[in-house]
Parts: sequence; C-alpha cells; structure tokens
Amino acid sequence: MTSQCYKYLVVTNLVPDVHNPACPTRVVLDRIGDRWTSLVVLNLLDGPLRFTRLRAAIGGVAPKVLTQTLRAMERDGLLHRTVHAEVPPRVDYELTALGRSLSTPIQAITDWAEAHVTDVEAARAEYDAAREDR
Amino acid sequence: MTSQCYKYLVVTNLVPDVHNPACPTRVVLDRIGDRWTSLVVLNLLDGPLRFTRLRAAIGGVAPKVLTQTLRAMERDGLLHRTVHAEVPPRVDYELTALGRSLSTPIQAITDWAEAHVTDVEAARAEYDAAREDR
DNA sequence: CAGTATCCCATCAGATACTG
DNA sequence: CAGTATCTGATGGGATACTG
Repeated sequence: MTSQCYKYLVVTNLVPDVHNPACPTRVVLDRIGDRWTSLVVLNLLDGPLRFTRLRAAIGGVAPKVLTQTLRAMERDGLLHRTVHAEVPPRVDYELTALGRSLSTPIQAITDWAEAHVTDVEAARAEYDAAREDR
Repeated sequence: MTSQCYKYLVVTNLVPDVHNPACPTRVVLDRIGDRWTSLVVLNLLDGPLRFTRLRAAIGGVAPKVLTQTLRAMERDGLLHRTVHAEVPPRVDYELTALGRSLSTPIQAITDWAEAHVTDVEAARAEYDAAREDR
C-alpha cells in the first residue's frame, strides 16, 4: 500500500519505510506527474496570468480541471491567487519562489525527453513489431 | 484534449501544438509519474534483480502491477528482461543505458522534494487552517 | 470573467486466487 | 519462481451547461 520512500532509498539504501505516509518524492511526483501542473508552471514563468489567459495559453484544459489544478498548487504554496475587487472579476495567478523553483526538475524531465524520445519510440516500435510476428 | 507540447513551449514559446499526439515530455511524465517506475529505476541502479527480489526491494507492489510496470518499461527500452531456461524459472531485470540515464531527472525530482517538502507541508497546513476558520 | 455543478468514463492500482 | 486471471474500487480527467 505505502511505497518505499525515495529519500532513504537514495541516501542509504535502507529497507522500505512502509509506514511513511508522506514520502517527499512521492508528494512531488503526484503533483508534477498530473496532467496540467507542469504546464501551469512553465506558462507562468514569464509572469502572472489571469484565469482565461492561462487557460488559453495551456490549451485543451477544461475549466473545472484547471481550477482543481490551480487550487492544489495554491495549497502547496506553488502559486498565489489574487482576486481583484472589480467587475467583471479579475483573478491573477502568479508563481511563488517555490513554484518557480519547481521549473528546475521539470526542465530536467523536458531535457531528458527531448534527448531520448526517439530512442523510446524506436524501442516501442521494435517491441510491437516483435509481438506482431506471432 | 491534446495538450500543449512542452518542447515548443520551452524553446520558442509558441502556441499549443494541439494535434501533436506524442509530446516527448508528456510521454516521459506519463511514465515516471506512475506509481512504480521510478522506484524500479532506483532499485535496479546497482545491478540486475529477479522478479521476487525486485518486488521485495520495492515493497508493497502487487505482482500484477509490477509486471505491468516492467512490461511497459521493457517496451520503452528502459530495461532488459532475460529469461533463463531453468527450473524453477529465473528472470532477470536489468536497466539499459537508457534506463540508467533516467535516474538523472528522477534525481532532480528527489533533490527538489528533499529540499522543499517542508515548505510544501507548511503551505498546506496554513491553507487548511485558513479554511477551517469558517 | 472566473469559475461551479453535474454527469460520465477510462485508467490505475490493489486484493486475492490460481498456474506453467 | 514468475507470473496470470479476475474482480473491484478510487480517482483523474473530460464534456457540457450554468451562475455570481
């Protein structure tokens, strides 16, 4: 149920800490592994955006889902949500320093992906071809 | 439906490539964002393991799920699966060079998590406390 | 404009039992 | 030993319509 905690694995090669409910790396993977969080981070790096602009910048995200994503990120301290007392309403989303710092691991993933996606796709094609021969 | 591709976002700030079905970063996030792949990578860094040993090393993963994970990783060229013609059967799982290289972005995530998990948890506590006051 | 409210589905993941 | 088969539930994500 609970998984090994990466911290102890990487640092000391210890046995699984089965009763650790909040493995740091698991927390982060659950967040940036979702569909939209990393795109939100990248799109807000240049400065704050309001809801509709952000949604258009990302593309293809339903308003409900974007709201969920932004609320979760706000809760985690990754961004600030600022409601301006205007009509029509204006809400700005801006990364915190913590949120901006998340671009480092995201960039590491993007870099790896760019460098190796052709290898992955070749491997998939080969694997699938081998299975088709039967 | 299809999301913006990270490549064009990061490199050129272009508009969403809505019809790109295989955004490299999306492919990678879908893989390492799952529950077990990154733990498999970390546990195989020191050398090959057979199924049951790997399962014990990771801890808490059902055999069906581990098999799914390993098959997907094999298909992506991240590891080799070697069946020895013995009784009882012996199957070794060993990372490829590609699989080992994946430890770089995984490590970037782990590092970020270790460095900032207290910030995230503090933000969560604050957020939840603020909501409870009503 | 910035969301909510509903409904819905696919997928992931786990539990459990069984097998070549 | 190294899986497969089956069932099940949780959750993430999406479509659509509506509202303060």
